[in-house]
Amino acid sequence: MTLPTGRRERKKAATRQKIADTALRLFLERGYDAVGIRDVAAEADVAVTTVFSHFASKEALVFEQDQDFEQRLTQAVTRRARHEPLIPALRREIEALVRHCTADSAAPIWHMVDASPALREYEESMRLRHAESLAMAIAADPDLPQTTTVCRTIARFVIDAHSLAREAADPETALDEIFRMIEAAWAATRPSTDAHSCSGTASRGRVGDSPE
Amino acid sequence: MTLPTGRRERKKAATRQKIADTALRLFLERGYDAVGIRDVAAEADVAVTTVFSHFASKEALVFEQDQDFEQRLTQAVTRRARHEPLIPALRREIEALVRHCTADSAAPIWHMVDASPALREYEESMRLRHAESLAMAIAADPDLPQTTTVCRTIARFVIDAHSLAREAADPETALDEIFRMIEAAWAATRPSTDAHSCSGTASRGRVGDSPE
DNA sequence: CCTTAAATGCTAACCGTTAGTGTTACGGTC
DNA sequence: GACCGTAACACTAACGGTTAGCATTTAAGG
Repeated sequence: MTLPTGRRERKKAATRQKIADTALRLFLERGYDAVGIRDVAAEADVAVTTVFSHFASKEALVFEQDQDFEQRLTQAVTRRARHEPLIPALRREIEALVRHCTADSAAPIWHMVDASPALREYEESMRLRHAESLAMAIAADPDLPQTTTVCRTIARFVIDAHSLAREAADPETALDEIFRMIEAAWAATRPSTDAHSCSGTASRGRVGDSPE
Repeated sequence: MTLPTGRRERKKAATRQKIADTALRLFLERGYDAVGIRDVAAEADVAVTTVFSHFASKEALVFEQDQDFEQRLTQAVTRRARHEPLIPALRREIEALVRHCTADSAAPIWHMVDASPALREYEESMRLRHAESLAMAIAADPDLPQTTTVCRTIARFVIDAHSLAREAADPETALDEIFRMIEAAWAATRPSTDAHSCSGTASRGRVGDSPE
């Protein structure tokens, strides 16, 4: 059992962090497109191949902590309180993540992302991965006997919520609107929970008690 | 105004088509990654720069007709019958497009797409563009006085429906499930029209006070 | 016919990314 | 402590998508 504080691992983590910090600094200073991988490597005093041994691509340098994101989402499902409804738990997590993205300190980064097509594209593929992970987590919950399609659909909707709320002028209000829709979509998948159940072609489901 | 059948435009269109056909043939014969742009250019008997004057990227060679896709979606909104409900109109169009994608003749292409991360990523960015166009079309409809967020959300959901149904084992059933959810989400945005209101487990609309 | 501009060709390069090949330094073992 | 396996890193060179710069053809219109 190697202790988690081996010198090797510390050095590796330090190198990775130095690369990420240097890259982000240069990107913000000169612009993402104006900084090459060779620049980052030189400034961080490592070889180009070392950069790519820590990060799969240039874009990955910007989204350094996306694994945290993914894990927080799945844990919002797996570690929620017993019998706690799914959607509110997800909403809490998305709300926290949106707040994190829209914080003032993160603003320059997202401005850079929005300005670069390559970064936007990369973010898109990340979102797809996150949606798949989330769908797996939902499908694995024994309290939620849903089809694969429903799990994947709800997962996509939730990820969409994050993306749309982040870009909205008023993220809080946007989350309200979007999650009202997601609640309704989720409710439409379980026509038999309580006896009310207006099933059939389910044109219009019930409208949730509007808080206004 | 020059007539749309000038010799120049015909030749240009022919060149474009020859490049696209050659590229798709080579991709299917040897695999997407095994064929370089220089191969495509040589086989189509054009210069590399000519390829890029017709197509923005290598991936765009595969999704040659995505503009048709986008146009069909927006027209499903703008050209639908007077007072026809939005969602069923969109569902019809998505259903047709999914059928088109899952046809036997298109199977090898989508197999290639699913096998290539670059193509998948490109398809993702396409979907985002399509969703934005669709959101614009929905927002422009005077019969649908919705907020920007609601329009963008519904647009994303519909695009998600296409993506998920295309990948599902049974696309027809998947579309049924997903559009039942989308109908409910859409209905939840208009609480005042006419409420049949079969309310089940009352979802809480008011979250957002305590983030922790 | 002659001018103009669009379409295409050719060359060379840029940049992200990877393969191949060593070299170093840490970790576990004797 | 000496030893060995291996993870981390360096270096070079190259590949492949993409673009700039400039030359050349060819259709369009006066």
